[in-house]
Amino acid sequence: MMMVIILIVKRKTPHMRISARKSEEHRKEIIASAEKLFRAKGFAAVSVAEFMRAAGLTHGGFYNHFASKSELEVEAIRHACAQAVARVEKLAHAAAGQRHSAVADYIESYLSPRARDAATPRCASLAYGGEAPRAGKDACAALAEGLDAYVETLTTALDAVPMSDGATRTRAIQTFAAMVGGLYLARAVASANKAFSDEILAAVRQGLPRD
Amino acid sequence: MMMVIILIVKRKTPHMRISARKSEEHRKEIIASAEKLFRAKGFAAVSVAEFMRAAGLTHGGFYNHFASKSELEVEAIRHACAQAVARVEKLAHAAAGQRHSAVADYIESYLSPRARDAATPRCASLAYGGEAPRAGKDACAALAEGLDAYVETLTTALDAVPMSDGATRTRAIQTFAAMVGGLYLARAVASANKAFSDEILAAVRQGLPRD
DNA sequence: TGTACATCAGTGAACGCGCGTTCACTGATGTAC
DNA sequence: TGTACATCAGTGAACGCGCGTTCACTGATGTAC
Repeated sequence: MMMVIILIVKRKTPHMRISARKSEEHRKEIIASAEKLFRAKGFAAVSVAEFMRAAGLTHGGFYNHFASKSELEVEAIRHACAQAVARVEKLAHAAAGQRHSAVADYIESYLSPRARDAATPRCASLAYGGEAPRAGKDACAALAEGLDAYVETLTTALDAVPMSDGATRTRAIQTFAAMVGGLYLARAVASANKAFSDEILAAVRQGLPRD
Repeated sequence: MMMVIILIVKRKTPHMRISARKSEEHRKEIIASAEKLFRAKGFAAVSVAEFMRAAGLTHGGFYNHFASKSELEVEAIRHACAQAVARVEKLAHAAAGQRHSAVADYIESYLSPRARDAATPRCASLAYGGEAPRAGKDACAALAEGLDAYVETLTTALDAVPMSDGATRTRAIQTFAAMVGGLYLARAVASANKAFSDEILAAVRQGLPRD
């Protein structure tokens, strides 16, 4: 018996110069793809080849956009922080009548089993808080700036809640620290002891503004 | 002019079988040395050669004690958790009259600038919470067990505080989540914005039992 | 508007490096008699 | 208690592997005229 093996080699689009517009799109795609992977697995566990593949490119071209992987890491932190601030900004600008439940919903959703089970955490501070110090000064600076803007926005949002009287920046920090700590611990034990993880989420939720 | 270079080659102690007692000491030394390095830099950033050197040995002998680096990682988590539980146990067993200030001191110290500035964080949950999920199931199980024991002990300690009426396990979880989240965020921004980092520590301290 | 050519984003092979792990070797320890 | 020998913890060279980064090459784009 005879076996015939046919190999169909998929060829990449042939080499060619790309338009400036397309190139800029690629840069943004690299940041977005890498950022999501970094958030899920950490900087060290995502290779240049992996996030370039995710962006639909090959690894060699990376250095046309960034000087190094660690430069992209800083950019990724900035990108993630900007998204987080934008999310909370919506709460702060919500219609006055709906404000308080919007913030409470945000907190509830942050500490939900669904958020806990997500392979990729949404929160930039949670994802990069442990990574930034090891990634260098620029990464820390980017995170510090992002977190400060976030806290400022959250303060505004909390101040708008009629119920929580005198919600100051201090109160926003306390609230966010509890959220981050709660989700961090709940995620750490989730795969081994889901009941305990649920208990942590519920306990922290209970201690925060809920209406 | 003539230069004479003399190389003095420092020789390791010659190859020889080691006594069973000595070997067991080496095993413990490996765990202790590696754990401290892991806690400071994370699993991935510490090589087998590095922690074996810290333990006063060479890298090849590591596999006489452990099947793999990741097996040691699990052992390290167990070791760190046991130390943390022992620390809180002291608070729970403190003389009745001194209990409440002992717990408050513990929290204050946990959220102090000194703890924030330490290159190696003391808290096992803080150090390994982000690492365990990426290190595998066994690592998560070890951390989950350790954290559960820790929370249980902290509950006892908090219950003994006359001031905080009805301090339950839920209260202990809320307190610890705030501590972890606060220190995590404060450490993340410390190098870039110390004032902000101090503000975070102070805010979280203010929200927790203080006397 | 048309033509000639320099530019430069993307490709994928190749580089050097550090890692986790393996292995042949050593010789005091621990054991069998 | 003394003797003969197998065991096995420690050593350090070596292995294969994946990583970040470099580089020669391509050819459409963008520009100078």
